[in-house]
Amino acid sequence: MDIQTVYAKLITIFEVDGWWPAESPFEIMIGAILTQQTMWENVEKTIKELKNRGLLSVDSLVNIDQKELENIIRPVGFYRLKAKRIKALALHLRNYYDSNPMGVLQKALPEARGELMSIDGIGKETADAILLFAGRKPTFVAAKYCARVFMRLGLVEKDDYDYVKQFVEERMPKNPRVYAELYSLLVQLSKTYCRKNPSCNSCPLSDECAFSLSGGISGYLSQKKRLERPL
DNA sequence: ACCCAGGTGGCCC
DNA sequence: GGGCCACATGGG
Repeated sequence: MDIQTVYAKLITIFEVDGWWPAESPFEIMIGAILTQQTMWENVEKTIKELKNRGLLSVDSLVNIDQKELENIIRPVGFYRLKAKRIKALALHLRNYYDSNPMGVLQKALPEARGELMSIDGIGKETADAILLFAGRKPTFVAAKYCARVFMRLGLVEKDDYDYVKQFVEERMPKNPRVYAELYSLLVQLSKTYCRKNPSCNSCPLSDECAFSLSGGISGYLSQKKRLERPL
């Protein structure tokens, strides 16, 4: 099964919610940092709280006391780290773009990506999420979810960010809407069926999935056990 | 009680 | 350059 088939099948199964739910590009940037290694549902509440306190702007985040910011975002976990990262982003936007969040997004893709990644706490995935969802630029977000699905399907051989990203970008139209939809679909598949502990028996892709066909999670575990048993 | 979550940077060899 | 670790709260 190729990636276009996966995309076509998933579209018939899930609603495509498409773009990142946010009122502004800057909200997406903050959300992208807050959601690192964290469930989106927990991020939503924190975003709402930031909004209620009028903190969803570059300048208010530059000016807020770091400890106070830590307390507000505590529910998302890694809160000291993330407060520092939000500060770094806000500071960058104020210093280089007169506090206009769109500044970096108006640059060409490779340059904007490199610049975002130079900010402390923004790595490949967060940069790509910001560029795709806030900047609507054609860069695929190769989240762990996506890598896991492609690995299990047998489409890719390495669970490596750059490798998976390139795999997708070489095979799908270089269109931000397509990348965003595919991403959204893969996230939904991952949450519903292709979890760490997957439900292959009810998964709509199981009949063509290498992992499921080799016995799913139970097959995987027994295989692992056999390999670990001393001779 | 335990395991996991839409990563990143630092340190080690 | 790859493998391991800290970072942390909240939900299943």
